[in-house]
Amino acid sequence: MNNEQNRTSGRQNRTKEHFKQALIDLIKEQGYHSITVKDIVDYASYNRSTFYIHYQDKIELAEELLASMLQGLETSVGKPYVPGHKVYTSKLNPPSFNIVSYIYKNRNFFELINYDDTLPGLHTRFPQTILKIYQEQFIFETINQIPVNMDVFKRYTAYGFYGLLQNWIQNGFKETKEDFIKEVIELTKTHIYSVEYIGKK
Amino acid sequence: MNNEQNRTSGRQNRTKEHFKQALIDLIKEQGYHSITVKDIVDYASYNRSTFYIHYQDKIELAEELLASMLQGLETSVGKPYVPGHKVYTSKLNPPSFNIVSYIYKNRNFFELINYDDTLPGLHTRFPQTILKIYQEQFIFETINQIPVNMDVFKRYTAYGFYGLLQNWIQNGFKETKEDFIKEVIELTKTHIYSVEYIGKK
DNA sequence: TCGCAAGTGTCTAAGTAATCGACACTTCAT
DNA sequence: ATGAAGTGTCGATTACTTAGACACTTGCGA
Repeated sequence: MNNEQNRTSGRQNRTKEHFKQALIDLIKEQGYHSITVKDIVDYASYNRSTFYIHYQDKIELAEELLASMLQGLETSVGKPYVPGHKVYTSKLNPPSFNIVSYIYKNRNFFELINYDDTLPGLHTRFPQTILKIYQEQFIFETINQIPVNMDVFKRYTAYGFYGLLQNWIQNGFKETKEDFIKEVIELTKTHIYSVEYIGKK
Repeated sequence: MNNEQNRTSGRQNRTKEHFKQALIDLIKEQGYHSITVKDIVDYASYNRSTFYIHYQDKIELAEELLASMLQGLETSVGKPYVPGHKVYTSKLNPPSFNIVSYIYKNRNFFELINYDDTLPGLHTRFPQTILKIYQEQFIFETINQIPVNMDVFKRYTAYGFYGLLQNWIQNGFKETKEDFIKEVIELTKTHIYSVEYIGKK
Protein backbone atom coordinates (compact mmCIF):
# COMPACT_ATOMS: atom_id res chain seq x y z
CA MET A 1 0.00 0.00 0.00
CA ASN A 2 2.66 2.48 1.01
CA ASN A 3 4.73 3.23 -2.04
CA GLU A 4 7.93 3.96 -0.22
CA GLN A 5 7.79 0.71 1.63
CA ASN A 6 6.92 -1.35 -1.40
CA ARG A 7 9.67 0.06 -3.49
CA THR A 8 12.36 -0.72 -1.02
CA SER A 9 11.10 -3.73 0.86
CA GLY A 10 12.18 -5.96 -1.98
CA ARG A 11 15.77 -4.88 -1.68
CA GLN A 12 15.83 -5.12 2.07
CA ASN A 13 14.24 -8.53 2.11
CA ARG A 14 16.59 -9.72 -0.55
CA THR A 15 19.59 -8.64 1.47
CA LYS A 16 18.25 -10.22 4.62
CA GLU A 17 17.60 -13.43 2.73
CA HIS A 18 21.22 -13.48 1.67
CA PHE A 19 22.37 -13.15 5.24
CA LYS A 20 20.05 -15.96 6.25
CA GLN A 21 21.32 -18.18 3.47
CA ALA A 22 24.89 -17.40 4.44
CA LEU A 23 24.15 -18.36 8.02
CA ILE A 24 22.66 -21.68 6.94
CA ASP A 25 25.66 -22.55 4.82
CA LEU A 26 28.15 -21.48 7.44
CA ILE A 27 26.47 -23.53 10.16
CA LYS A 28 26.90 -26.58 7.96
CA GLU A 29 30.52 -25.70 7.32
CA GLN A 30 31.77 -24.76 10.75
CA GLY A 31 28.95 -24.94 13.29
CA TYR A 32 26.92 -22.12 14.74
CA HIS A 33 28.97 -20.93 17.65
CA SER A 34 32.22 -20.28 15.87
CA ILE A 35 30.55 -18.09 13.24
CA THR A 36 31.34 -14.39 13.50
CA VAL A 37 29.55 -11.47 11.92
CA LYS A 38 32.64 -11.03 9.81
CA ASP A 39 32.28 -14.58 8.52
CA ILE A 40 28.70 -13.91 7.52
CA VAL A 41 29.37 -10.69 5.66
CA ASP A 42 32.42 -12.13 3.94
CA TYR A 43 30.45 -15.15 2.81
CA ALA A 44 27.54 -13.07 1.58
CA SER A 45 29.78 -10.41 0.03
CA TYR A 46 28.48 -7.48 2.04
CA ASN A 47 30.14 -4.85 4.11
CA ARG A 48 30.06 -5.39 7.83
CA SER A 49 28.26 -2.09 8.28
CA THR A 50 25.45 -3.39 6.14
CA PHE A 51 24.89 -6.26 8.50
CA TYR A 52 24.31 -3.94 11.43
CA ILE A 53 21.78 -1.94 9.44
CA HIS A 54 19.61 -5.03 9.31
CA TYR A 55 20.41 -6.93 12.48
CA GLN A 56 21.68 -6.14 15.94
CA ASP A 57 23.91 -9.18 16.03
CA LYS A 58 24.27 -12.77 14.94
CA ILE A 59 21.67 -13.86 17.48
CA GLU A 60 18.97 -11.65 16.01
CA LEU A 61 19.69 -13.03 12.56
CA ALA A 62 19.53 -16.59 13.84
CA GLU A 63 16.26 -15.98 15.63
CA GLU A 64 14.68 -14.31 12.65
CA LEU A 65 15.77 -17.17 10.43
CA LEU A 66 14.31 -19.80 12.72
CA ALA A 67 11.12 -17.85 13.38
CA SER A 68 10.51 -17.15 9.72
CA MET A 69 10.95 -20.76 8.68
CA LEU A 70 8.69 -22.13 11.39
CA GLN A 71 6.18 -19.38 10.71
CA GLY A 72 6.27 -20.36 7.06
CA LEU A 73 5.72 -23.97 8.02
CA GLU A 74 2.65 -23.03 10.02
CA THR A 75 1.10 -20.82 7.42
CA SER A 76 1.82 -23.24 4.59
CA VAL A 77 -0.53 -25.90 5.92
CA GLY A 78 -3.67 -23.98 5.07
CA LYS A 79 -7.05 -24.07 6.68
CA PRO A 80 -8.14 -26.37 9.49
CA TYR A 81 -8.99 -29.79 8.23
CA VAL A 82 -12.44 -31.13 9.00
CA PRO A 83 -13.14 -34.55 7.53
CA GLY A 84 -16.81 -34.74 8.51
CA HIS A 85 -17.58 -38.41 9.06
CA LYS A 86 -15.30 -39.38 6.26
CA VAL A 87 -12.58 -41.97 6.20
CA TYR A 88 -9.43 -40.24 5.05
CA THR A 89 -6.68 -42.76 5.47
CA SER A 90 -6.60 -43.66 1.80
CA LYS A 91 -4.58 -40.53 1.26
CA LEU A 92 -2.48 -38.32 3.47
CA ASN A 93 -4.44 -35.57 5.12
CA PRO A 94 -3.82 -32.20 3.45
CA PRO A 95 -2.03 -30.51 6.37
CA SER A 96 0.62 -33.22 6.58
CA PHE A 97 1.02 -33.16 2.84
CA ASN A 98 1.66 -29.45 2.94
CA ILE A 99 4.16 -29.85 5.75
CA VAL A 100 6.10 -32.35 3.67
CA SER A 101 6.05 -30.05 0.66
CA TYR A 102 7.21 -27.08 2.66
CA ILE A 103 10.06 -28.96 4.26
CA TYR A 104 11.21 -30.33 0.95
CA LYS A 105 11.03 -26.93 -0.68
CA ASN A 106 13.16 -25.55 2.13
CA ARG A 107 15.31 -28.64 2.62
CA ASN A 108 18.42 -26.55 2.62
CA PHE A 109 17.25 -25.07 5.90
CA PHE A 110 15.77 -28.15 7.50
CA GLU A 111 18.96 -30.09 6.94
CA LEU A 112 20.28 -28.05 9.83
CA ILE A 113 18.69 -30.59 12.16
CA ASN A 114 21.49 -32.96 11.11
CA TYR A 115 24.02 -30.81 12.90
CA ASP A 116 24.83 -30.69 16.54
CA ASP A 117 26.12 -27.15 16.81
CA THR A 118 23.22 -25.72 14.87
CA LEU A 119 20.59 -23.00 15.07
CA PRO A 120 19.74 -22.49 18.75
CA GLY A 121 16.21 -23.66 19.41
CA LEU A 122 15.79 -25.61 16.22
CA HIS A 123 15.76 -29.03 17.85
CA THR A 124 13.06 -28.03 20.31
CA ARG A 125 10.96 -25.60 18.35
CA PHE A 126 10.72 -27.60 15.15
CA PRO A 127 8.82 -30.53 16.69
CA GLN A 128 6.83 -28.10 18.83
CA THR A 129 5.67 -26.39 15.67
CA ILE A 130 4.56 -29.70 14.17
CA LEU A 131 2.58 -30.35 17.31
CA LYS A 132 1.07 -26.88 17.25
CA ILE A 133 -0.08 -27.44 13.70
CA TYR A 134 -1.69 -30.73 14.65
CA GLN A 135 -3.39 -29.11 17.62
CA GLU A 136 -4.76 -26.22 15.63
CA GLN A 137 -5.50 -27.82 12.32
CA PHE A 138 -7.08 -31.09 13.19
CA ILE A 139 -10.63 -31.20 14.39
CA PHE A 140 -11.42 -34.82 15.11
CA GLU A 141 -13.40 -36.30 17.91
CA THR A 142 -13.29 -40.04 17.40
CA ILE A 143 -10.75 -42.49 16.02
CA ASN A 144 -12.01 -45.73 14.55
CA GLN A 145 -15.42 -44.81 15.92
CA ILE A 146 -14.01 -44.57 19.42
CA PRO A 147 -13.89 -41.25 21.31
CA VAL A 148 -10.35 -40.41 22.36
CA ASN A 149 -8.51 -37.77 24.32
CA MET A 150 -7.66 -35.57 21.38
CA ASP A 151 -4.90 -33.73 23.16
CA VAL A 152 -3.05 -36.95 23.77
CA PHE A 153 -3.83 -38.29 20.35
CA LYS A 154 -2.56 -35.20 18.58
CA ARG A 155 0.64 -35.15 20.59
CA TYR A 156 1.21 -38.80 19.85
CA THR A 157 0.64 -38.54 16.13
CA ALA A 158 2.48 -35.25 15.79
CA TYR A 159 5.65 -36.58 17.37
CA GLY A 160 5.32 -39.81 15.46
CA PHE A 161 5.11 -37.88 12.24
CA TYR A 162 8.04 -35.75 13.36
CA GLY A 163 10.12 -38.87 13.86
CA LEU A 164 9.49 -39.93 10.30
CA LEU A 165 10.25 -36.47 9.00
CA GLN A 166 13.51 -36.37 10.89
CA ASN A 167 14.54 -39.70 9.43
CA TRP A 168 13.65 -38.54 5.95
CA ILE A 169 15.71 -35.39 6.37
CA GLN A 170 18.67 -37.13 7.97
CA ASN A 171 18.84 -39.62 5.15
CA GLY A 172 19.26 -36.78 2.72
CA PHE A 173 15.75 -36.94 1.24
CA LYS A 174 16.53 -40.20 -0.50
CA GLU A 175 12.85 -40.93 -0.99
CA THR A 176 10.89 -38.57 -3.15
CA LYS A 177 8.26 -36.40 -1.53
CA GLU A 178 5.63 -38.69 -3.00
CA ASP A 179 7.24 -41.90 -1.79
CA PHE A 180 7.67 -40.50 1.68
CA ILE A 181 4.04 -39.47 1.83
CA LYS A 182 3.00 -42.88 0.59
CA GLU A 183 5.05 -44.49 3.33
CA VAL A 184 3.33 -42.40 5.97
CA ILE A 185 -0.06 -43.29 4.57
CA GLU A 186 0.72 -47.00 4.62
CA LEU A 187 1.86 -46.75 8.21
CA THR A 188 -1.23 -44.85 9.22
CA LYS A 189 -3.51 -47.40 7.60
CA THR A 190 -2.20 -50.11 9.89
CA HIS A 191 -3.77 -48.63 12.98
CA ILE A 192 -6.16 -45.87 12.03
CA TYR A 193 -9.17 -46.82 9.99
CA SER A 194 -11.26 -43.70 10.26
CA VAL A 195 -11.48 -40.40 12.04
CA GLU A 196 -14.72 -38.58 12.60
CA TYR A 197 -15.80 -35.11 13.38
CA ILE A 198 -19.09 -34.87 15.22
CA GLY A 199 -20.71 -31.74 13.85
CA LYS A 200 -22.97 -29.64 16.03
CA LYS A 201 -26.04 -29.97 13.90
CA MET B 1 44.44 -2.13 -7.85
CA ASN B 2 41.95 0.55 -8.77
CA ASN B 3 40.11 1.59 -5.66
CA GLU B 4 36.92 2.59 -7.36
CA GLN B 5 36.65 -0.73 -9.13
CA ASN B 6 37.39 -2.81 -6.08
CA ARG B 7 34.85 -1.07 -3.95
CA THR B 8 31.98 -1.66 -6.30
CA SER B 9 32.87 -4.84 -8.10
CA GLY B 10 31.62 -6.87 -5.18
CA ARG B 11 28.13 -5.50 -5.51
CA GLN B 12 27.98 -5.98 -9.25
CA ASN B 13 29.29 -9.49 -9.10
CA ARG B 14 26.89 -10.33 -6.34
CA THR B 15 23.93 -9.20 -8.41
CA LYS B 16 25.10 -11.08 -11.46
CA GLU B 17 25.55 -14.20 -9.39
CA HIS B 18 21.96 -13.91 -8.27
CA PHE B 19 20.76 -13.73 -11.84
CA LYS B 20 22.83 -16.77 -12.71
CA GLN B 21 21.46 -18.70 -9.78
CA ALA B 22 17.93 -17.71 -10.74
CA LEU B 23 18.53 -18.96 -14.25
CA ILE B 24 19.79 -22.31 -12.99
CA ASP B 25 16.77 -22.81 -10.78
CA LEU B 26 14.32 -21.72 -13.43
CA ILE B 27 15.79 -24.06 -16.03
CA LYS B 28 15.18 -26.93 -13.63
CA GLU B 29 11.65 -25.73 -12.99
CA GLN B 30 10.40 -24.92 -16.44
CA GLY B 31 13.13 -25.47 -19.00
CA TYR B 32 15.34 -22.91 -20.67
CA HIS B 33 13.34 -21.76 -23.63
CA SER B 34 10.18 -20.74 -21.84
CA ILE B 35 12.05 -18.52 -19.39
CA THR B 36 11.54 -14.79 -19.86
CA VAL B 37 13.59 -11.93 -18.52
CA LYS B 38 10.59 -11.12 -16.39
CA ASP B 39 10.69 -14.60 -14.86
CA ILE B 40 14.33 -14.13 -13.98
CA VAL B 41 13.98 -10.75 -12.31
CA ASP B 42 10.84 -11.85 -10.48
CA TYR B 43 12.59 -14.93 -9.19
CA ALA B 44 15.67 -13.01 -8.13
CA SER B 45 13.66 -10.09 -6.73
CA TYR B 46 15.17 -7.42 -8.93
CA ASN B 47 13.70 -4.76 -11.11
CA ARG B 48 13.63 -5.57 -14.80
CA SER B 49 15.70 -2.47 -15.53
CA THR B 50 18.44 -3.84 -13.35
CA PHE B 51 18.71 -6.89 -15.52
CA TYR B 52 19.41 -4.82 -18.60
CA ILE B 53 22.13 -2.91 -16.76
CA HIS B 54 24.06 -6.13 -16.51
CA TYR B 55 23.03 -8.15 -19.53
CA GLN B 56 21.72 -7.50 -23.00
CA ASP B 57 19.27 -10.36 -22.85
CA LYS B 58 18.67 -13.83 -21.53
CA ILE B 59 21.12 -15.28 -24.03
CA GLU B 60 24.01 -13.19 -22.77
CA LEU B 61 23.27 -14.27 -19.21
CA ALA B 62 23.13 -17.91 -20.26
CA GLU B 63 26.41 -17.67 -22.14
CA GLU B 64 28.16 -15.95 -19.29
CA LEU B 65 26.91 -18.56 -16.88
CA LEU B 66 28.12 -21.43 -19.03
CA ALA B 67 31.43 -19.77 -19.85
CA SER B 68 32.17 -18.88 -16.25
CA MET B 69 31.49 -22.38 -14.98
CA LEU B 70 33.59 -24.06 -17.63
CA GLN B 71 36.31 -21.47 -17.15
CA GLY B 72 36.22 -22.21 -13.45
CA LEU B 73 36.50 -25.90 -14.20
CA GLU B 74 39.59 -25.31 -16.30
CA THR B 75 41.35 -23.06 -13.85
CA SER B 76 40.52 -25.25 -10.89
CA VAL B 77 42.64 -28.13 -12.08
CA GLY B 78 45.91 -26.39 -11.42
CA LYS B 79 49.28 -26.84 -13.05
CA PRO B 80 50.12 -29.36 -15.77
CA TYR B 81 50.77 -32.76 -14.33
CA VAL B 82 54.11 -34.36 -15.03
CA PRO B 83 54.63 -37.73 -13.41
CA GLY B 84 58.20 -38.28 -14.51
CA HIS B 85 58.71 -42.04 -14.78
CA LYS B 86 56.44 -42.63 -11.83
CA VAL B 87 53.54 -45.01 -11.54
CA TYR B 88 50.56 -42.99 -10.43
CA THR B 89 47.62 -45.32 -10.68
CA SER B 90 47.50 -45.97 -6.94
CA LYS B 91 45.71 -42.67 -6.60
CA LEU B 92 43.75 -40.48 -8.94
CA ASN B 93 45.86 -37.98 -10.76
CA PRO B 94 45.52 -34.49 -9.30
CA PRO B 95 43.80 -32.85 -12.27
CA SER B 96 40.98 -35.38 -12.28
CA PHE B 97 40.65 -35.07 -8.55
CA ASN B 98 40.27 -31.33 -8.84
CA ILE B 99 37.68 -31.72 -11.57
CA VAL B 100 35.61 -33.94 -9.31
CA SER B 101 35.88 -31.47 -6.45
CA TYR B 102 34.89 -28.56 -8.62
CA ILE B 103 31.90 -30.33 -10.05
CA TYR B 104 30.72 -31.40 -6.65
CA LYS B 105 31.16 -27.91 -5.22
CA ASN B 106 29.08 -26.57 -8.10
CA ARG B 107 26.73 -29.52 -8.35
CA ASN B 108 23.76 -27.18 -8.43
CA PHE B 109 24.95 -26.01 -11.82
CA PHE B 110 26.17 -29.30 -13.25
CA GLU B 111 22.86 -30.95 -12.50
CA LEU B 112 21.64 -29.01 -15.51
CA ILE B 113 22.99 -31.82 -17.70
CA ASN B 114 20.05 -33.89 -16.45
CA TYR B 115 17.64 -31.67 -18.32
CA ASP B 116 16.75 -31.71 -21.94
CA ASP B 117 15.72 -28.11 -22.43
CA THR B 118 18.76 -26.79 -20.63
CA LEU B 119 21.58 -24.28 -21.07
CA PRO B 120 22.39 -24.07 -24.78
CA GLY B 121 25.80 -25.56 -25.43
CA LEU B 122 26.15 -27.33 -22.12
CA HIS B 123 25.90 -30.82 -23.53
CA THR B 124 28.61 -30.20 -26.08
CA ARG B 125 30.92 -27.81 -24.33
CA PHE B 126 31.10 -29.61 -21.01
CA PRO B 127 32.77 -32.75 -22.39
CA GLN B 128 34.88 -30.62 -24.71
CA THR B 129 36.21 -28.82 -21.69
CA ILE B 130 37.11 -32.08 -20.00
CA LEU B 131 39.00 -33.06 -23.12
CA LYS B 132 40.74 -29.71 -23.28
CA ILE B 133 41.91 -30.12 -19.73
CA TYR B 134 43.28 -33.56 -20.50
CA GLN B 135 45.02 -32.25 -23.58
CA GLU B 136 46.63 -29.35 -21.79
CA GLN B 137 47.33 -30.80 -18.41
CA PHE B 138 48.68 -34.23 -19.12
CA ILE B 139 52.18 -34.69 -20.36
CA PHE B 140 52.69 -38.37 -20.88
CA GLU B 141 54.53 -40.19 -23.61
CA THR B 142 54.17 -43.85 -22.84
CA ILE B 143 51.49 -46.01 -21.27
CA ASN B 144 52.53 -49.26 -19.63
CA GLN B 145 55.99 -48.65 -21.07
CA ILE B 146 54.52 -48.51 -24.57
CA PRO B 147 54.62 -45.34 -26.65
CA VAL B 148 51.13 -44.29 -27.72
CA ASN B 149 49.41 -41.68 -29.81
CA MET B 150 48.78 -39.25 -27.00
CA ASP B 151 46.11 -37.32 -28.85
CA VAL B 152 44.03 -40.45 -29.23
CA PHE B 153 44.79 -41.63 -25.74
CA LYS B 154 43.76 -38.34 -24.16
CA ARG B 155 40.54 -38.20 -26.12
CA TYR B 156 39.72 -41.74 -25.15
CA THR B 157 40.38 -41.30 -21.44
CA ALA B 158 38.80 -37.85 -21.29
CA TYR B 159 35.51 -39.06 -22.72
CA GLY B 160 35.64 -42.18 -20.61
CA PHE B 161 36.06 -40.05 -17.54
CA TYR B 162 33.26 -37.80 -18.74
CA GLY B 163 30.96 -40.77 -19.00
CA LEU B 164 31.58 -41.66 -15.40
CA LEU B 165 31.09 -38.08 -14.31
CA GLN B 166 27.80 -37.86 -16.15
CA ASN B 167 26.57 -41.01 -14.49
CA TRP B 168 27.60 -39.70 -11.10
CA ILE B 169 25.76 -36.44 -11.68
CA GLN B 170 22.66 -38.06 -13.13
CA ASN B 171 22.37 -40.36 -10.14
CA GLY B 172 22.19 -37.34 -7.88
CA PHE B 173 25.71 -37.66 -6.46
CA LYS B 174 24.74 -40.73 -4.49
CA GLU B 175 28.36 -41.69 -4.01
CA THR B 176 30.54 -39.35 -2.04
CA LYS B 177 33.28 -37.51 -3.83
CA GLU B 178 35.78 -39.87 -2.26
CA ASP B 179 33.90 -43.02 -3.25
CA PHE B 180 33.50 -41.81 -6.79
CA ILE B 181 37.19 -41.06 -7.06
CA LYS B 182 38.01 -44.48 -5.62
CA GLU B 183 35.80 -46.07 -8.24
CA VAL B 184 37.62 -44.29 -11.02
CA ILE B 185 40.97 -45.35 -9.62
CA GLU B 186 39.93 -48.99 -9.44
CA LEU B 187 38.74 -48.89 -13.01
CA THR B 188 41.95 -47.28 -14.18
CA LYS B 189 44.06 -49.87 -12.43
CA THR B 190 42.53 -52.62 -14.53
CA HIS B 191 44.15 -51.43 -17.72
CA ILE B 192 46.75 -48.79 -16.97
CA TYR B 193 49.74 -49.80 -14.95
CA SER B 194 52.03 -46.86 -15.45
CA VAL B 195 52.42 -43.70 -17.45
CA GLU B 196 55.76 -42.13 -18.16
CA TYR B 197 57.06 -38.83 -19.25
CA ILE B 198 60.35 -38.96 -21.14
CA GLY B 199 62.20 -35.86 -20.08
CA LYS B 200 64.58 -34.09 -22.43
CA LYS B 201 67.71 -34.54 -20.33
C1' DT C 1 51.23 -10.30 32.54
C1' DC C 2 51.71 -7.63 28.73
C1' DG C 3 50.54 -6.83 24.12
C1' DC C 4 48.57 -7.66 19.95
C1' DA C 5 45.38 -9.72 16.75
C1' DA C 6 40.60 -10.23 15.83
C1' DG C 7 36.00 -9.20 16.64
C1' DT C 8 32.19 -5.96 18.13
C1' DG C 9 29.00 -2.25 17.68
C1' DT C 10 28.30 2.50 16.04
C1' DC C 11 28.58 6.50 13.18
C1' DT C 12 29.08 9.71 9.00
C1' DA C 13 29.90 11.07 4.38
C1' DA C 14 29.90 9.52 -0.14
C1' DG C 15 29.13 6.83 -4.16
C1' DT C 16 26.38 4.33 -7.03
C1' DA C 17 23.43 0.34 -7.77
C1' DA C 18 18.83 -0.39 -8.13
C1' DT C 19 14.35 1.43 -8.64
C1' DC C 20 10.31 3.55 -10.91
C1' DG C 21 7.69 4.73 -14.66
C1' DA C 22 7.19 5.71 -19.22
C1' DC C 23 7.98 4.85 -24.06
C1' DA C 24 7.68 2.48 -28.54
C1' DC C 25 8.03 -1.42 -30.11
C1' DT C 26 7.13 -6.98 -31.12
C1' DT C 27 4.63 -11.51 -30.40
C1' DC C 28 1.04 -14.18 -30.11
C1' DA C 29 -3.29 -16.04 -29.13
C1' DT C 30 -8.25 -15.13 -29.19
C1' DA D 1 -7.78 -6.93 -35.23
C1' DT D 2 -7.23 -6.32 -30.63
C1' DG D 3 -5.46 -6.86 -26.13
C1' DA D 4 -2.24 -9.17 -23.08
C1' DA D 5 2.48 -10.02 -22.20
C1' DG D 6 7.14 -9.41 -23.13
C1' DT D 7 11.15 -6.59 -24.89
C1' DG D 8 14.68 -3.12 -24.83
C1' DT D 9 15.84 1.67 -23.51
C1' DC D 10 16.06 5.93 -20.93
C1' DG D 11 16.41 9.61 -17.22
C1' DA D 12 15.52 11.06 -12.69
C1' DT D 13 15.31 9.62 -8.15
C1' DT D 14 16.19 7.05 -4.04
C1' DA D 15 18.23 4.83 -0.54
C1' DC D 16 21.29 0.84 0.03
C1' DT D 17 25.92 -0.21 0.59
C1' DT D 18 30.39 1.16 1.29
C1' DA D 19 34.80 2.81 3.46
C1' DG D 20 36.92 4.11 7.29
C1' DA D 21 37.45 5.49 11.77
C1' DC D 22 36.34 5.06 16.65
C1' DA D 23 36.36 2.95 21.36
C1' DC D 24 35.67 -1.10 23.24
C1' DT D 25 36.06 -6.35 24.45
C1' DT D 26 38.16 -11.00 24.11
C1' DG D 27 41.53 -14.30 24.05
C1' DC D 28 45.80 -16.18 23.30
C1' DG D 29 50.80 -16.61 22.97
C1' DA D 30 55.37 -14.83 24.22
